[in-house]
Amino acid sequence: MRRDGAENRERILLAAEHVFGTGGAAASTEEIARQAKVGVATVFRHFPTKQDLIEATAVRYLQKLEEQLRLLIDEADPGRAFVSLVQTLVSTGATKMTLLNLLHTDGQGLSEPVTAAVHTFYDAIQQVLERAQAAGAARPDATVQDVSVLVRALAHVVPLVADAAVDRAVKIVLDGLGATG
Amino acid sequence: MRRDGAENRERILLAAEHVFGTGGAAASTEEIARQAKVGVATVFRHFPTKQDLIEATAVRYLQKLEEQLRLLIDEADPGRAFVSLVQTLVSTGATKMTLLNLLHTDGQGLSEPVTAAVHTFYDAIQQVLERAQAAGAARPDATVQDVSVLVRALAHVVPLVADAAVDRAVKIVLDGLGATG
Amino acid sequence: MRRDGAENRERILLAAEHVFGTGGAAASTEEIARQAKVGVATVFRHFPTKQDLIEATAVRYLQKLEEQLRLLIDEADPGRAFVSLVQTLVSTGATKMTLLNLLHTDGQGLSEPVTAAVHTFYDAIQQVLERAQAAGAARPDATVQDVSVLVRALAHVVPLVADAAVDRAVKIVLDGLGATG
Amino acid sequence: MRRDGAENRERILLAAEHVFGTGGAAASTEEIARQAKVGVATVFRHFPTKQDLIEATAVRYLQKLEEQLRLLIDEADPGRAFVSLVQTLVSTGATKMTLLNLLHTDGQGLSEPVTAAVHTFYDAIQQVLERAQAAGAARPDATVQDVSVLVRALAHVVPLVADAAVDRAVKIVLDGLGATG
DNA sequence: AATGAATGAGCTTTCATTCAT
DNA sequence: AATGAATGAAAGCTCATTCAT
Repeated sequence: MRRDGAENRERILLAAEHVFGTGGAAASTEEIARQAKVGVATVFRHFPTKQDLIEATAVRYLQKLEEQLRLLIDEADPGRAFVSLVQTLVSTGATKMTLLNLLHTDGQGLSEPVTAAVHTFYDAIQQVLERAQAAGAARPDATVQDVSVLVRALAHVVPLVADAAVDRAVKIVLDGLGATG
Repeated sequence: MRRDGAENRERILLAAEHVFGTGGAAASTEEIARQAKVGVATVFRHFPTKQDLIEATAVRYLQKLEEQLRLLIDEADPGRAFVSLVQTLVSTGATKMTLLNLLHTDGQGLSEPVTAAVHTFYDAIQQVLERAQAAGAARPDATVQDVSVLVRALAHVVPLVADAAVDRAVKIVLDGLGATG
Repeated sequence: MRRDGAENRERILLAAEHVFGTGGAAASTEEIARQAKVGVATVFRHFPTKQDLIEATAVRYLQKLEEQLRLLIDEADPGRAFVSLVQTLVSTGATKMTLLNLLHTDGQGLSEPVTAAVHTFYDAIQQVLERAQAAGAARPDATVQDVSVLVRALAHVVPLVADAAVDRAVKIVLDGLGATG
Repeated sequence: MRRDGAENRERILLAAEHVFGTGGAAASTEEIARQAKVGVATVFRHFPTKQDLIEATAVRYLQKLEEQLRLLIDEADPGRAFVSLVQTLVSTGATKMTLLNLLHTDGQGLSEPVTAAVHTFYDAIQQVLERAQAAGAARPDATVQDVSVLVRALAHVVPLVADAAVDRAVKIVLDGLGATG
């Protein structure tokens, strides 16, 4: 029965990622259960609270993003890598960034696993950033936090305005970051 | 009983601005009524739909912002004015910018008064921006939309991170915008 | 100021008759006030309770019906008069009969003026009926109550089925009543 | 947990039949839930809309009536069967016929199951009627619709007047229908 | 005497969460 | 371990009725 449990957990997280992305905060647990083809109670067995589900989904999402980032670390052109990082984070973060918002709904109280995931995530960013800075392809005084804040800001705005407008905004921010990729 | 009505309407809008800012979309009409020291029904008498209340609050908020912006148009240093504009919009927009999101919840369907308010608001931005561009204190190809998008993006992030981090992000964006104030 | 009062009372009753007829029980006092071009409070000054308004409207309606009935008493052909009575009551009672239902909402508790109006109303029916019976144009053992019950029954059904179907039903009932008009 | 669900559904429908019968359109879902000893939400799980509940109750009621009617089809005396049909429909239809009215509240839009139930119901009436007509125990030109309309009319009036008065009215209608049972 | 605003109770409906099977 | 049913709390909204002007 261990396999069933794991499979269900997986399906739930997948459904949650999709539903939270699409519907935002309005998403109901029952809708997630339906998409995961599971009973509601099963969702609550795996994630006792909705907040728990949100956090788990967020963690999973951060981990997937981080994987993509790791690929950039080995790219030949450090400047290009940095530009890609920002663009990737903004575009993929788009719909899913709602998740991070939900986390802040209660004010704070992020659980340890989440902070850990955020930490690891930031670490990946740092490596790309530092390589770019070493190559003169990014403003020397830029910090990981700067990148993170700017990316989150831009991501928030993606669902609200036209793609072209987002692209222009990203370009301006990249200029501000001294990115030459 | 005209006075009572006006006073209540005022108190409701004030409460709404506060509650929508703080709690975001999750804000309940009942909470607003409570803070305005009014029965729920009174809120619904003044604003038949929750959407109506949201729109009215947003309009009021935009108008207040616009007033502040008009002051900047007459400032001596155009570059300084532009920098102030961005800083003001981000900081004041901070908690309240949730309102603008709510407006986009439906995708569109904004009522005429709201679009009018947005229009006037954009117009004020344009004047400050153009004056700065003429003085070489802002990137020549920057548009009102660019400014608007960036400001909204930053505003979204204000409640989520420390003030110092926001200041740094704003600075980087201003650099990207070629602002020399 | 006496005239204003009387005029308003009149307009309110008129509006009430229309609204109760059209919308049935779902009718709101505010809607009635609106149609009467009066404030809600004015309605409540004249009729302290909604039930009071309903009763007053019903009384007025009964009186108007009774007037029409009185005309039939003097008609030449007693049989024809009786048939007309039934037809008139069913068709005019149609939309307005909702009122009589509303009266029974509480189960009982009809106020004295209402019972009085009903009494007078029944009296008019009785005269037409007796004249028809004397002329052999109505079943001898039929009572006022029989007519009243049957008419109310048919009136209830008017808004629910096609006119032709009602006509057929009325005819059958008239046959049952031995009406030869 | 299938049994609990079925039991509850049953209790809800029973309560609904009672409450809708008694209180008419004014009946609240909450009252029904209370009488069924169930939470309101449970009612809405079984019947997503109030209209759904009304329709389900009506269907159930029609089915029960129809069953009784089927028994009459096999009765020895066709005339007696027809008389019984009318009497049964009027007396049992009494309080519950409010339901059919509620269905017409929206004008129409009856869902398919309801129209199906009505159809079957009418079919049962037709069989009894035709057998009576063949035996010369019912007016030859009477149609199912005539019977239906008259019965509905009488049923409406049952809760409003004394039983004896209803009996007299039924007798007159039966005479009109040429029923000799 | 008349009004429009205010109100509290109530209605339908949804949701996160818990039980019984 | 998994499920569907049950639930209480709350949300948006309406209505008969009462006040302040």
